Amino acid sequence: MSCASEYVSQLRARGFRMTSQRLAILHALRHAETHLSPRDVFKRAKQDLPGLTEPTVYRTLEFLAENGLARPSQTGNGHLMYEIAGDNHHHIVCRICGAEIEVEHTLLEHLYHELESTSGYLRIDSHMTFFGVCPACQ
Amino acid sequence: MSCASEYVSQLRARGFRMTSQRLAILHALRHAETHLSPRDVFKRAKQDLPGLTEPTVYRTLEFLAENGLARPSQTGNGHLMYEIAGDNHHHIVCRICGAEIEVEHTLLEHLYHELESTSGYLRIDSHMTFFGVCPACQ
DNA sequence: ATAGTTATTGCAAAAACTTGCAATAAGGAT
DNA sequence: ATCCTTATTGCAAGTTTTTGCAATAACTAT
Repeated sequence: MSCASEYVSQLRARGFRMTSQRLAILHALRHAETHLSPRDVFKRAKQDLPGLTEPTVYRTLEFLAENGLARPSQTGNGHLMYEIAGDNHHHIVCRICGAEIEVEHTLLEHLYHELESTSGYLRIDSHMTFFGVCPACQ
Repeated sequence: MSCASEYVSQLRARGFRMTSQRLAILHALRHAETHLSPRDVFKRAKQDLPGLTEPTVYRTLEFLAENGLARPSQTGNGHLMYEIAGDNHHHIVCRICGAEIEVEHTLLEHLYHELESTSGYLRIDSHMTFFGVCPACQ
């Protein structure tokens, strides 16, 4: 509850509205320790808000991502997962067991600058998920 | 046709079989200049092979990707697209107009090594799609 | 407080993707 | 050539994700 007001003002400032659905979904993301699938979000948020429907969850996650309140995260199977926006980091996922760790964004900053200068594209920035083999599985 | 034999032997060597479905799908990927969605692949390959079904396309694309004959490519909306495996490159897509260019893999090699040494994960390698704003849209 | 504007939701139906299992057919052995 | 084994496919049904539109409710202005 207490964390809600900052989200409210972020949306208001852009002419959007805060709704109970958005709050429930933000709450679900906020209290998850990892990223969640749309279905996970639906199940959790529905506990707070029984009337919630699935299309709303999909649309809201996309909306929150566009507005910087949630971070979409690519997974290997081509499905998006979401987590609450926070500090900028990326993931490495083990191809074999699925174990997952975070990577500081600073490690990628140099690459992004290089990409910008060689490609002419600007404002390159996205959440990346890399795949590898974790120490335990090696 | 002529390109088929090399694929056949790659599969045989691993105990897999070459089928008309796989050939049609490889053919569709090979003659596309860009990456294709599963549905695109289905539509194109079905012209060669009218009996082809959609589940087969999904399964085959995943299979080809696992075996290095096709390359899955993350897109912004969280859906996988596929292209024929060839030289190792990545993409930058314009957030605004969707224009897309390739990025040499060599640009990322340094990053991958750094990730491996700091994370302990090995064999990090995946096709990356970055998002930015292209020169025309800036 | 109340009314008006319009962003947002729910519903229902469609499209995209997945899964289990029986039938088929590719490739090796005879 | 023919048979056998089993990888692979098609079918049918399920689940997940998307879409259009009418109904709702959040915020603004009065």
